[in-house]
Amino acid sequence: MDEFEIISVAIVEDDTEIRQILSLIVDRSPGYSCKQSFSDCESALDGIRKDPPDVVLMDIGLPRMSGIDGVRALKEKLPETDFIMLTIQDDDDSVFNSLCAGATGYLLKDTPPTELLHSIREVRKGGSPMSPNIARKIVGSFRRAPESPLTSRESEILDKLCNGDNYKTIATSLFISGNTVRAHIKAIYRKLHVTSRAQAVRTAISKKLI
Amino acid sequence: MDEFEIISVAIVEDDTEIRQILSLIVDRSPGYSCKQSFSDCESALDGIRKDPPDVVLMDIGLPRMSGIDGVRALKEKLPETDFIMLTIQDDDDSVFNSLCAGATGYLLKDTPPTELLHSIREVRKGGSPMSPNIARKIVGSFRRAPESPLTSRESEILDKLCNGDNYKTIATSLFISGNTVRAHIKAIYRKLHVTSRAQAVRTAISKKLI
DNA sequence: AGGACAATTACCCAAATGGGTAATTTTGTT
DNA sequence: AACAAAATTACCCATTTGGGTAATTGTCCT
Repeated sequence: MDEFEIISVAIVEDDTEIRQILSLIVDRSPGYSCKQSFSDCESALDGIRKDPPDVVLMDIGLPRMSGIDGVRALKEKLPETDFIMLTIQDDDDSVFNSLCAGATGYLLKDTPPTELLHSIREVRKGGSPMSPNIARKIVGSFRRAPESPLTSRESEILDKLCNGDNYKTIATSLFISGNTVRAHIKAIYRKLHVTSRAQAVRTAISKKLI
Repeated sequence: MDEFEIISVAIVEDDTEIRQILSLIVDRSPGYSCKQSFSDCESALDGIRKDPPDVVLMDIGLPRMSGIDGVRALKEKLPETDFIMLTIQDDDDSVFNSLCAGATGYLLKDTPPTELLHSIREVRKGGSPMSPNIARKIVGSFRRAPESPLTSRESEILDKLCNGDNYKTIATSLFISGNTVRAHIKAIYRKLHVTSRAQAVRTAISKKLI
């Protein structure tokens, strides 16, 4: 993807006015082309494969199939295409599910046209354009939970639990008895509302306790 | 943090020349101030608390304590300060460990001065400035592994395993016998090189198999 | 000094798990 | 049709796990 190649863009957006405006902005800008736009994922799935675009701008709140499921389905067929979510949704679920579904960028609809065009260029150059607070949200997801319901000893044991250590191994490595380990693990289960190691590991990871 | 407030910046960078150039770039730019710069984390830890800066530009490859450990230590003391890694390291470990340690931005050293200043402003406005390929790396980390050593049935069972389901529950929900579930789980353990549910869950999540 | 919380240890017992082995059926591909 | 891979089922047995209950010791803060 060199610097001056024309980038073909497709748009999936149910609001007719917004769709037309976006289409115009992109198509009228030098270096960009927008020949396809769709009002829902179903027609996009149908029409987009004839002439795969370089980049798809995808809304989330669409009738029937959501933009997130749309990305999942389209990315399957067009792995070379970059998908940028362009939406008003800024909740965690929308953001993380979009990325898991295969979106490479995530912009909010208040993104000014210049930024939007720059983002389309950037995603083709190997970047991942994101609105600032979206980027912050994503980066923040790598932090450990600031407050844990567990005591420090319990956290220590949870950590070993996640490594797959059994009672004896944990007991030996902490120089305490197996019974004590069990007592701590019971406390951990109670606090995390789980009843097995597998659930404890899953919860520990998803709640960023370790 | 309003638009026109002067942002105070501190720099931790062992290369004297780079440190001085960075310091000059920041300090000479309107709206920015750089009154503190350090050649290692130890002196930064010592000197930075007197006058906590808004933003710290942190190198990674430093003598003794690495910039990553430096961020962890400093962020503890100065939770309001934003840390931007400014480094040549672009490997996965450096990136993800930095974010886990508390960095909010991650820039490569080839970032032009204008971009750098813009990034400092952006991090204060609630964003997370990242070099394009770093952003892509981070976003990519949310995708599921494209290829799994497991068969589709095994993946299905691994998924339920991660939910904490036991043999019977899995068997019932898949309309197969508990013995079959066990057979699949044995195959999963063999392929993932684990010997327990806890390890299987951890591996499944870390390798993005689910 | 007292109270709250954390850490430690112990025991009983039912249920679940993990390893080994073996065989049949289904499915997919050449 | 033939072969390979996957899915299915079964049984034996030792080990581990999870739930319940109870008690002692240490530490921190009021």
